[in-house]
Amino acid sequence: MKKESFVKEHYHHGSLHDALIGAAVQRLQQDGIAKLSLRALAADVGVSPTAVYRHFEDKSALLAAIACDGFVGLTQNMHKYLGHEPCDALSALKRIGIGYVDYAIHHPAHYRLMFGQRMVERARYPDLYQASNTSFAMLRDTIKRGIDEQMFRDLPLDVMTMTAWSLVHGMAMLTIDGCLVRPPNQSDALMAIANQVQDTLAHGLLRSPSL
Amino acid sequence: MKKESFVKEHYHHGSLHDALIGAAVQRLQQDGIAKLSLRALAADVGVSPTAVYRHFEDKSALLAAIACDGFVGLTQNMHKYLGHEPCDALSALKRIGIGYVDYAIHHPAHYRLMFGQRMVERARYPDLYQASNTSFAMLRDTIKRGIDEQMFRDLPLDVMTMTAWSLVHGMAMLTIDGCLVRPPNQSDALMAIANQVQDTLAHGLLRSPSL
DNA sequence: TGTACATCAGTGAACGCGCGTTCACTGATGTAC
DNA sequence: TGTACATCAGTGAACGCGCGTTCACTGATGTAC
Repeated sequence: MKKESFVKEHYHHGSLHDALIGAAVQRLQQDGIAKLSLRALAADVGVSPTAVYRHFEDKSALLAAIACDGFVGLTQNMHKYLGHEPCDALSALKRIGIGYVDYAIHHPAHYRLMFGQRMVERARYPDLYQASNTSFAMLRDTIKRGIDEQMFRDLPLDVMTMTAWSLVHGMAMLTIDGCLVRPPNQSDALMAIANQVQDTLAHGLLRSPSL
Repeated sequence: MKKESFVKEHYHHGSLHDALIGAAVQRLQQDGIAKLSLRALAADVGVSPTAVYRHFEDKSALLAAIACDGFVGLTQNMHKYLGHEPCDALSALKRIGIGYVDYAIHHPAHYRLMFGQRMVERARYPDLYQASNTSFAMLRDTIKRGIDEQMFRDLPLDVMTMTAWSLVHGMAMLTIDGCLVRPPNQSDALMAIANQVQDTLAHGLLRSPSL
C-alpha cells in the first residue's frame, strides 16, 4: 500500500504515540525520570524532536499518560490476582495486596512515576485522576466489606485503609529501590515474602486472629 | 575583629558549608529535587557558583551530605520517642515507629531525598551508608528483641522487619506526597492516625493479641 | 610587636552542553466530486 | 476512475535558557620568626 514511498520508508510513523510511550518507559526504567528528555525519546523512535508535539501537549502530558496507563495496569493486576470466584474479605484483601506488590515489582518505572513527587499535579489530568481513584477504591471497598461483614476489628475505615495501603506501598517502594532483600532479587522470593507480610497484616486486621 | 573589611562585609562567609545545606533543604522543600541547582543555591547564599566547590566535591556530594544528616536526624527522633525508661519490645517498636513517621512528616525534603531513587548510589558515601544502616538497625534490633523474648509470633526476623519498615515507610511516603488524609493536614491528626496504624501492626505481630 | 609568606576561601569569565518549545514549512494521505 | 484539495503528521532550523564544572585569579587570614 505504501509503494510510493521508497525514499523515506515511513514518513508517517503510524504509531508514534505508543512508540513514544514505549521509549519513555524504557528510559525511565534505565535512567530514571531525572534524565528523561523529549529529545532523547524522539531520537530513540527515529523522529524529529518536534514530532512529539503532534501527540502530546508537552512533556508533562506524556508523563501523565504513562502514569495513567500505570494505574490502569495496577487495577488490572489486582483484579487478576483477586480472581472471579467469590471469597471472603480477608482473602480478597490479601490477594489484592499481592497483586499490588506484584505490579510494582514488575513495572518499577511506572510505579515510581505514579507515586513520584511530580504527580502531585495529577488533578490536572482527569484520566489520570480517575484511574488512580479506581485503584484506590478497590482497596478501600474490600476493607469496607470486611468491616461490614464483621470480619475485621472495629476500627475506622480510614485507619484500616491507610494501614493496608501504607503496607503495600512501602513494600513496593523499598523493594523497587533495592533497600530490601539484597542478593535474591528474583521476584519469586520477593513474592513469597510479600505473602507472609500480607499475612501479618491480616492477623492485625482480623477480629479473631485464628487463621 | 573584622575592622579591615568595610568594602565587602564578608569576603569569607564563615559558615558556607552549613549555609549551602540550609538553602538546599529549603529549595528541596519548595521545588523538589528536580529543580535544585548549585547555581541557585550559591545565589541564595550570596556567593559565586564556584564557591560551592570549596566545600563539596560536586552536586551529588552535597545531596549525600543532606541525606546523611537526614538519617542521623531520623535515628535521633526515634531515640527521642523511645525514651530512656526500659519498656517491652512491643512498646518500643510502636514508639520507634511513631518517631519514624513523625520525622518524615516534619522533614519531608530530607526524607524524600533519603529514599529517592538517586540514593541507590549511597554506597559511594561511607558516612551516608553508615547513618542509614544505623537507622535500619534500630528497627531490626527491636524486633529481634520481641522475638527473643517470645513476645512476637514465630516468624522470620526478615519478614517482620520488612513488614514494620514497609508500614512506616509507606505511611511516611503517602503522607508526604499528599495521597492521604486530604483536608486535615495538621501533623497532630496525622500522628493520631499513625498511632492507630502502629497499633494494627502490633496486633499483627503479637503472639497473643490481647491488648 | 611587626613582617613575610603560605594557605585558605572566595571571584568572575568562560566552556560546552542538552534541554523544552516555537515557527514556518512540506511531504503524505484521504476524500469529495 | 481521476483529480483537486483539505487535512494530517512530520521536518529542520532556531530561540533562549540554565545548568555543572573548569580555570586562572585574588583578597583575606593566620602563623612562624
